[in-house]
Amino acid sequence: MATIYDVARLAGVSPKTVSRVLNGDAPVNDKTREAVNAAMASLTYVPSSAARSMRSQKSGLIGMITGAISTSLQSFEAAGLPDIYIVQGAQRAFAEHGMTLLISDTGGKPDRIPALVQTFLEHRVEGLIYIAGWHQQVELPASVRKTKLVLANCFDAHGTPTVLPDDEGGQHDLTALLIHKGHRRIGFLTLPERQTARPLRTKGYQRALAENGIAYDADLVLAGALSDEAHEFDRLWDSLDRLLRLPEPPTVICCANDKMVMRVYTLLRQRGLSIPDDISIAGYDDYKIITEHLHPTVTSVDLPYGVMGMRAADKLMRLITGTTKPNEPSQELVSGPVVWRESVRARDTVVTPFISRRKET
Amino acid sequence: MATIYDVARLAGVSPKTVSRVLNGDAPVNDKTREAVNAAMASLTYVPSSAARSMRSQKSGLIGMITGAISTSLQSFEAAGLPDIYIVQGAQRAFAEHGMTLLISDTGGKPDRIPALVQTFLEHRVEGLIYIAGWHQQVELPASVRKTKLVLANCFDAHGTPTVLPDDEGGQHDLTALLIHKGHRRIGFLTLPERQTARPLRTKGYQRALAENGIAYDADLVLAGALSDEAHEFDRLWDSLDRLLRLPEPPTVICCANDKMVMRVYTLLRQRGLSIPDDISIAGYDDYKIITEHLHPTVTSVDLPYGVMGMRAADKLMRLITGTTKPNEPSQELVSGPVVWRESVRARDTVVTPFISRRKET
DNA sequence: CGGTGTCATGACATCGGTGTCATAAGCTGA
DNA sequence: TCAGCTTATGACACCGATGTCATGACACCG
Repeated sequence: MATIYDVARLAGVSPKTVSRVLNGDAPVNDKTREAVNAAMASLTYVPSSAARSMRSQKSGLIGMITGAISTSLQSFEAAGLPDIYIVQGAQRAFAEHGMTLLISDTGGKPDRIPALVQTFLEHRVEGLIYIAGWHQQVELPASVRKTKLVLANCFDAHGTPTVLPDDEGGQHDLTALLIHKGHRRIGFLTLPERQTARPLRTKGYQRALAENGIAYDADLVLAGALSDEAHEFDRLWDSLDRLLRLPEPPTVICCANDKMVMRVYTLLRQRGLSIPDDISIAGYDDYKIITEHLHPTVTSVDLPYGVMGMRAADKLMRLITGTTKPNEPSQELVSGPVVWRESVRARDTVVTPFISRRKET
Repeated sequence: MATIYDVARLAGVSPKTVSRVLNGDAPVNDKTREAVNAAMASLTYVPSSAARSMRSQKSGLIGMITGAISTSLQSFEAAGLPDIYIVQGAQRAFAEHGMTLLISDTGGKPDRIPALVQTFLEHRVEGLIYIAGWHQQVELPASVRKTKLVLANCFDAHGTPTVLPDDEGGQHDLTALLIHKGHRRIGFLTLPERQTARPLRTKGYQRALAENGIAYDADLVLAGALSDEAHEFDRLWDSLDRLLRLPEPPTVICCANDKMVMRVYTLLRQRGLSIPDDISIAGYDDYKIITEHLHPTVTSVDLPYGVMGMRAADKLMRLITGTTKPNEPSQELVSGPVVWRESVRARDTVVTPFISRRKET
């Protein structure tokens, strides 16, 4: 591979002059420049970023680690795909800053992380971004503190800068919209127990109810998915059954994710119920392959993973360039819109006797 | 950041001795080694791969480019996700070889590729892998020929080493299995016109028929998906309708992908047909979020993207290490099993009059 | 006891760029 | 006309590792 010396010799100038042509950081005579460019072209010269970054102490590299950190309790489909969109978003943002991405996947084995971090440090990455497959708390090895770090879709106990999905806000907005469309009895099938998002979503649900003067009814909130991946939806039938047998059954059921919606559609259909005529259904994540192609199409909360990646990337770039705003919060929330589709029917706002009775109690 | 000189000074040895401790390439006295290790620990020394690779002329880096090259004619859902699995498979394989991955996404803009390649060349990648979102022909800029190249999920006009899905074999195996289970009239809803996989799949379908002495009936093969992303399934209803109105309608319909299966389920249900009792359905890709969660679960052909990635990575490593087998084909096919689920019913092998008549002609 | 081999270590050059400083030529204005 | 400035270029050192070669201290052998 040709070096700057080869180019210099061929062009009859010094290596430094070639360097100047390359970087345009000092005036070079037009004739000389042409000669140098010609020499570079004829040698198909490609500068070595190793040499360059050694001298400049800047690698132009960003490290990115993806994959589960804590014990995987979600299937790849549910947990692994979102982070892809985050990766893509981050990738694009970094590309705009002229940074190149080093990427590694833990393959679900958190014990690999120190080695990955070590490799990144050897490459003198200017920053590191850790992307989790789902909203969770993580604990990274101490060695990451040798570089700048931003988390995405997760957080740690040290207040590391992070970008998180606004689970509370999303569920709140969805619930509020359902109420606005005339629903008063809103069933809620939750995420697995240990998921960070679960209490947040519930909080958003409750806040929307409270803001609209609707009492929280614990009977309407039941387990949708279980932690045990192999038996994720084993409880779904029972929960649905209990919701539907309530004295005042819900007019709409919020599912904690779109995959659950697929199952719920099937179960309701088996009970002879029609969506949305007999009962409305809403999902979460706006996993388009489901929400757009299932029939009826699914109302869902868009969880903008791509945006999360971009925001995390920008945050990291601000850390690197030292342009972090003084009052910048270490934790940023990203929320997406509720996407209204066929699975939810607006109800006429006539309040049924049942519901008014509830309200009076 | 501490250097090998700092470590040497602190340990009271020469830099070269530190280097020997690091690489274990020459005997070092135990006491000295301890002193060096202690010094490295107290300085949290991390070797610089820039310096190392400059000296050794080996970067330990592999470049990876993902994203559409030709005009995108598929939605992100259909086209963009598979390559993720390929990326993951490749990542794991490279990790085993101790290579670090540089990754870039074209973001659907093929004109970015030369710049990405340039960046990779500057980093002196030891090889480059290009991953396409769907089986297609590509044309990469000439500059990639400055490094070793392997394609995945695509091929070019120059016989570049590549790993491809065995579309013909997959559709053949599925069709053969359907025949084995008693089906004789097999409908086939195809991929969009311009897709490389389309004629291959059709060939596999035809070969399976021929092997089993069943005449090919062009009436059974109709357009499933259209090239125009926004109107992808606009023809689906019509095609289904034509299949079902045939004098001898199919007993099973093969859909070109699992997304199409979702739509077909809905359309058949609207016609009052029950799957698999009235008609059987099979998909392709084994996109598990669909095939495992749709009801009934979907028989599909597993397209092992992860394996493709691993194979492509291994192929590239063989090119790099020069251990390519003499008779190694430049093009490798990867196939996956047919995954049998509820959407296809085995038919009793009693041959209906219609079918025997067909066979006799 | 001296020659030979092994062990342990260090001096020095080198990889391919770029920062610093020096130098020479050409131009301007007092 | 010459100081003072800009333009254009080169010499040289340096970034942080490692390959090559040299050297000194022992141990072993005849």
